[in-house]
Amino acid sequence: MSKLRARNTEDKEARREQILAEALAMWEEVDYSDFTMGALAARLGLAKGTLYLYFPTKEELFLTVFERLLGEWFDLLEARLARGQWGAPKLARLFAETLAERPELARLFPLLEGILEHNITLEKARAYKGWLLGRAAPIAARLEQHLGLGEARGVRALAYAQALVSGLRQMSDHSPEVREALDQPPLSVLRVEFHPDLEAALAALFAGLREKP
Amino acid sequence: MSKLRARNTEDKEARREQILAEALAMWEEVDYSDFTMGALAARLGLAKGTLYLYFPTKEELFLTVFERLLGEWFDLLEARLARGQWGAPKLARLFAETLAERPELARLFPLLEGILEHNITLEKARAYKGWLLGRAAPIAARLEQHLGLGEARGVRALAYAQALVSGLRQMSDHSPEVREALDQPPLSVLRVEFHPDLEAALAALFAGLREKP
DNA sequence: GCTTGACAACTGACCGCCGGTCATTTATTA
DNA sequence: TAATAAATGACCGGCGGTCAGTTGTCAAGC
Repeated sequence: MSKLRARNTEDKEARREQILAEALAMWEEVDYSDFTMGALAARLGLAKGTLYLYFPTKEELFLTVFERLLGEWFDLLEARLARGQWGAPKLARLFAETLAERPELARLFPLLEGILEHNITLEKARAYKGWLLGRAAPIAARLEQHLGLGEARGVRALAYAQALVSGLRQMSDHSPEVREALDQPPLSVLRVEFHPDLEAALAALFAGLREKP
Repeated sequence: MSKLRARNTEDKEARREQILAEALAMWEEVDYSDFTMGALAARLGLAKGTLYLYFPTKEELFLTVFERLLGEWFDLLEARLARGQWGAPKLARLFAETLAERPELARLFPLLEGILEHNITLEKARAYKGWLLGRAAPIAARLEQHLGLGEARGVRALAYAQALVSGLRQMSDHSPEVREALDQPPLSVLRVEFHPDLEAALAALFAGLREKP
């Protein structure tokens, strides 16, 4: 039904998926400044107005793509955390490796920062945050378990899970083009490439979980 | 010479300072989406075109304001690091406290992220990064000294100093209005308010400096 | 001290383009 | 063929940025 007209609910859902897929592909190909709704519509062979039948704003479209990718990453983490035992150093490696398997996600993190600050409404920020906390909770529970924290520390573990998600934004610095053009390594120690410093920083953070109140 | 015409070099420099001061004041009062060059010009009683006689782009104006604030914070850090001895825990407290003394800086960090990603050219990114590394180097040297690292580890200490600067962006989540409207605490463990988790996270990071190669 | 001319600080109408809207068109089916 | 809703694209306000023209300023000439 690529060029056809969406007739029923299934068709509309398929078109929505088609838009999301093309948006992700486009984000990986062009700079954000070149990512316009008009250009996306052109790639899809649709009119710009059609996109707004499926997503109320550009930001909503972006957040939908982002939440899907992040959700898949959470699923991947949870699945691996459920098998076997993970000490602090291995946890650090796990986070780094699983993120390296999701380069598109890392690519979108800096964009999220800018979009949240520039265009989002309070209700949307609240909704996004609620979703994030809900998804992070199982990860936090696993951290409790693997790091040997008591249940009473659950709140603190959750706080650290939040911190991790937030910190992940740092793992990718800027767009690949910018990064390539810079002589020196990325600013952030937490970065996408599998680098010893990333493990060290994460391991230190995990180890910190076991310290003090 | 507020409303007068800039006649010589000193006048032009004064006008430039006037623009920078008003821009900073405006950034603290309005949302970024309401921060337009036209509105800034109106606040100054100037025409929009005049602003472009002093700053080639909006981003250049922002980066100038930002680099000044960040530079002052670096100066503050260096001055305090130069006096006495600082262990890892006290270093963490120092970073948190000095940043709390610069709330405008924390406010601008998330905006930086968005602007760097959206609008910057490669040359500008390179210049910004070069400036940042130059300013971070003395801090890194002090970290070496206080944490008892050998000179051979200098490169690694510099990397961590970079990581810290990058991580500082995380310390302020979103704009104050957004933050106030959210029921729950900020996402990031690294935040502006003086919170035990901030110290803990920084302390863990500093402690990590002394571990492993 | 006054006029004048030249220079440059300053202006604001204008441009292209963006995200977003909505009256109209058109494909589809009962 | 009539009814319905998906799709359209001309259109809007406002943005960052431009530039030919305007005007304040000062120094030179009388």
